[in-house]
Amino acid sequence: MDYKELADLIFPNAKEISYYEELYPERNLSEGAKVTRFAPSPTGFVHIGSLFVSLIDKKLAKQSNGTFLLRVEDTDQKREVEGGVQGILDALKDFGLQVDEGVVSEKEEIGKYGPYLQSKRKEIYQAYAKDLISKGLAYPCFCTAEEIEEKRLTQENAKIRPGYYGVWAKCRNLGIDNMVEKINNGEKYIIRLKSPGREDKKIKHHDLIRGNIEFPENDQDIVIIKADGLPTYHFAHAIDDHLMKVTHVIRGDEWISSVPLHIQLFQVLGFKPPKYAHIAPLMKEEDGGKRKISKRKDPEAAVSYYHKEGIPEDAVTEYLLNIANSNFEEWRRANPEKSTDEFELALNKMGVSGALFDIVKLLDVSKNVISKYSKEKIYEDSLKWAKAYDAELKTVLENDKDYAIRILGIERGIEKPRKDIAKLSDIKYSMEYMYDDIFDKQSNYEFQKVSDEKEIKQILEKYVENYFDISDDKQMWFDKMKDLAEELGYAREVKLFKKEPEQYKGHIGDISMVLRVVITKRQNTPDLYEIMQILGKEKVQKRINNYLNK
RNA sequence: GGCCCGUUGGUCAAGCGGUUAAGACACCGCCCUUUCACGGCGGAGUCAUGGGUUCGAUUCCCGUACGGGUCACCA
Repeated sequence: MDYKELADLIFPNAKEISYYEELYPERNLSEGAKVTRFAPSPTGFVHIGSLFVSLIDKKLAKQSNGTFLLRVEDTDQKREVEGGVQGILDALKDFGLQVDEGVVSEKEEIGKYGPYLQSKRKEIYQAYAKDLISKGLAYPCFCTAEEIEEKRLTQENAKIRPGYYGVWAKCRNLGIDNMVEKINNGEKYIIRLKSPGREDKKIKHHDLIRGNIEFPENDQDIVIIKADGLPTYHFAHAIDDHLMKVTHVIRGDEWISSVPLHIQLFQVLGFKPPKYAHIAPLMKEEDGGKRKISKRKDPEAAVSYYHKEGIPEDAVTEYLLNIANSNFEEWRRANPEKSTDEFELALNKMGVSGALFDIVKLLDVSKNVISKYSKEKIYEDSLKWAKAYDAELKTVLENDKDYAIRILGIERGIEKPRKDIAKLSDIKYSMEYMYDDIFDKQSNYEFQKVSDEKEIKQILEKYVENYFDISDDKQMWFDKMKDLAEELGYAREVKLFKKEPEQYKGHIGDISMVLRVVITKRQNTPDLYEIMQILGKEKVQKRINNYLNK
């Protein structure tokens, strides 16, 4: 018997590989166009690191007029979770990372290089595995899990490199007849690559991010087809990225040590290898040290966390871009209004060691992003967020849309907008005192410098009696505040007070603070004039009376 | 442990043979301001370590320490 017959015995129904080579022709793309792919496995929530990688995939494809595709790597049925694919789709959609090709919903896909669900590509992998077997480049292995484990222990005890290679690759030299016999006897087996590599030889690899790296060649006879007939990651990666004509493989740097294997696989299969870019992981600080953000321990590892917190997706995107290329910040300052789509991302500007994911900085980015929103946009976004996470806020926003928009519009849309909202979940706090039912329930007034009740009441009485007129424009209102201050023995300008503090009881700021606290029960609020305008005459009057009569 | 990779202020980082070692976040101070915020100005704070190479090393080489990744029929 020869290899050809062995291959036929193992995969009797597999097609010739020429069939697939013809089925998937070269892409007709312009010079320099990059084909990238996001290839997650649906094993749980989408990790912020995966999002980071796919953001880079998307940008690279887009800025080169290439193609960004989504391939789902569902070859491990044991780890697969329900709704995993939908979660991936939702994350991409939320972050505006539409794919040009690949899986687009739980049931549909678009593009000519599919299927894009690895579980549906079983016959393709098997065809290539069969081809390898028929050429003597792969072979069935009958070792049991226990045998392998035992081998590993032996190797460890003897302090030699563990693995299935060289003399340890027992089934490699079984002989075709023995293999056939075992198969005919119904013994279970998997398919291994017959690695042509030698550990004492080096392979050079040029990584788009990490530069030149040298590794020992791979000499492990790794598994390519598992007992369930599905391929391992490595084998699927080589076949899929070849057949889908992926030019640039962007992935987390936990893969970098597999590069020798992958390049070998491409060579054995007769494929041209893609270019690789290995991205450093996002880290988190813990006890003064750094560690990779962990799915299990860190809520912020899940992209859904940002959604829940109300941190806008575009803020997360900006922050991630900033980690990717630190010149992004400079670009943003020079182009405050441009879409991040216009930022040109460069792989060689990416850092090689893991960056700490800094929530404080993210929030700062988020403040800036939100400060540029129009009042209508922030209303819509807040409402959308509230519908999902805050029923009370939702009611408030919906009850009187115009009123809410006016509140959200305070000091917004101007050259130097307020930057006190970092996430949509801050909205409630920032507007609730504008609503009587909530205001009335709020706790006591906390004054600053002027806290004597008699004095406060006098200020209020004078204000209502001589100065309060809701139809005043801002300048008039302010001038009247100054007059009021003067009348009561306070300086009408802070400067005057600073010059001769002993001459006055205080200054205009102290008077304003009294009014602010009485009207809002807050010491920190945006522009008081605007607040009063939005509340209107009755409410302002009522709030003042509330205090006077309490 | 083997193999890869890395280490610039608290954090993200630019620089990569000669620089007062950029910038951003955070922090502190001052100014502006009716408060807060914004904005403006200023401050403190860094090249892991030991050896080389060199007229000169943050930048190049070697060692050490520390950190990360990886060594599955998981991706």
